[in-house]
Amino acid sequence: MTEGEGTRRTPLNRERVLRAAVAFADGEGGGGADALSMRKLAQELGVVPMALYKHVANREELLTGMVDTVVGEIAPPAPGAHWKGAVRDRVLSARRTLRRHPWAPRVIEALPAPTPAMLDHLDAVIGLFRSGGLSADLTHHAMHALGGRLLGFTQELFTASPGPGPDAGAAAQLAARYPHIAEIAATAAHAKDGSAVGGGCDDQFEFEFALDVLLDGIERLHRAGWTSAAGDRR
Amino acid sequence: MTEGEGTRRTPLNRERVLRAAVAFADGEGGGGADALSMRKLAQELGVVPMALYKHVANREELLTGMVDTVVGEIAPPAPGAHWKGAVRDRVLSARRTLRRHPWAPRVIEALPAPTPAMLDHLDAVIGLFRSGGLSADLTHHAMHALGGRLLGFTQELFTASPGPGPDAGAAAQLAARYPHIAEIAATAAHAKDGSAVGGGCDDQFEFEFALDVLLDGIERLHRAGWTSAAGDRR
DNA sequence: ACCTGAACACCGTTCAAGT
DNA sequence: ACCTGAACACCGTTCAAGT
Repeated sequence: MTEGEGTRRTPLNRERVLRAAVAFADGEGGGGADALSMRKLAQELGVVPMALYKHVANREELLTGMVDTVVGEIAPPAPGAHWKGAVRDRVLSARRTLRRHPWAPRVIEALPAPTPAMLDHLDAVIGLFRSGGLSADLTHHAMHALGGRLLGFTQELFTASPGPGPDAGAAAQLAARYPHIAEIAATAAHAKDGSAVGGGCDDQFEFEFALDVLLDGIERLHRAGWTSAAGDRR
Repeated sequence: MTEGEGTRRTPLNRERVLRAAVAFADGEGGGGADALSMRKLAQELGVVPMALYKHVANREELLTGMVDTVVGEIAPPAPGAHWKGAVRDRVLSARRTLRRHPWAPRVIEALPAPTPAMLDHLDAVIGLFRSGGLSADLTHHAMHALGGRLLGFTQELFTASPGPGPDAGAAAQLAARYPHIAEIAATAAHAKDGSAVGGGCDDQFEFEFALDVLLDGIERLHRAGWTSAAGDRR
């Protein structure tokens, strides 16, 4: 039990905590975020558990920060392609990034709200649809249908929670930072009043929309005699 | 601390444990399965925690049993409709069932392997596609594209785990009980050898298949001037 | 033979005591 | 003022002791 490692390397930034947490979840025999405890992370950093609470409020905030770090690594979109190809590229780029952190989808799905980096990414994808000429209405449903695939995995992004939602001031700030999200949220396609992000949608409609797009697409492929051997991928 | 409740009502079947666990996860202020601990469940049943271990090996087996109970509630398919409508009905029926147990999707997604009731359901859906004339190949990809939607939510059903897989004897048993699953698993559409369930798929191909079906469908709707107001749902 | 209380090795987080 | 050890209220599971 020597002190080792020199006394006080870096005074333990928030960023260093998050990077260590991501590295721990990445490694560690596939245990992922479940295997990550405040105590083990503290030990990894050579500090007492309580020291972590100076940089993250609690375990939930640690996980949120880890997700934001990982999602922030997603490469920016290639400029100026057709909207469909551009969305496709961005989704596959997100997938490449998240594949390096296999624990992330499960953590993301359990988040109470999207992180800023997630909102940046979603706003950018919405922008691609809109500049391709799709209506805000159709774009909204397309985002729901793609769901977690937007970040490269197949899950809900976040289940519609009946939480309090942002107040008017916070909503205005969000709208300024994420204009495309604000636009489709404001779309009155669904009867209820749309709060700034996520809330107020007709879950059942979104579910059936995506289901029917998939079933119709599969039917079309069937009628066309599609087979995977035919390199017909794209 | 009186004994209350009469001494030894029912000697605590496995089924009674599972039903109590499902009821606990259903209620309890939205805590879901995370709020369910062996100790709390034991208290709910008026027994000492150790008593539960007579009926379930551990917490993981408890969760598996809970999922099997819930998925077993899914209504059987309506007979003799067109394959697309039949699949649609069965998926929406599954959704109605799982909506009553909002904790279930997260637990299902975390399962190491599908439960028997899940395999029954998946086998039945595959049967609907096949009797509609779709090839085993296309059906296989369709099942991946629908993913968790087959059970009424939007998630991966289970991430491809490189586990040991069933031995030859167990595989034969599975093939006898789930003939449709065995058939599409045996399909050599993907190069690797297909183990009885789930294993051996080309994740990237399946991801891109579903992504392209969705993007192509959205593009088609866009070109057709689709709008959600137009009651164009189905 | 059966059941179970106490114990073990954890966990996130609090809080008062020590420097 | 800052840091941290001990403590609190949990957890899943084991195991030996009691009937």
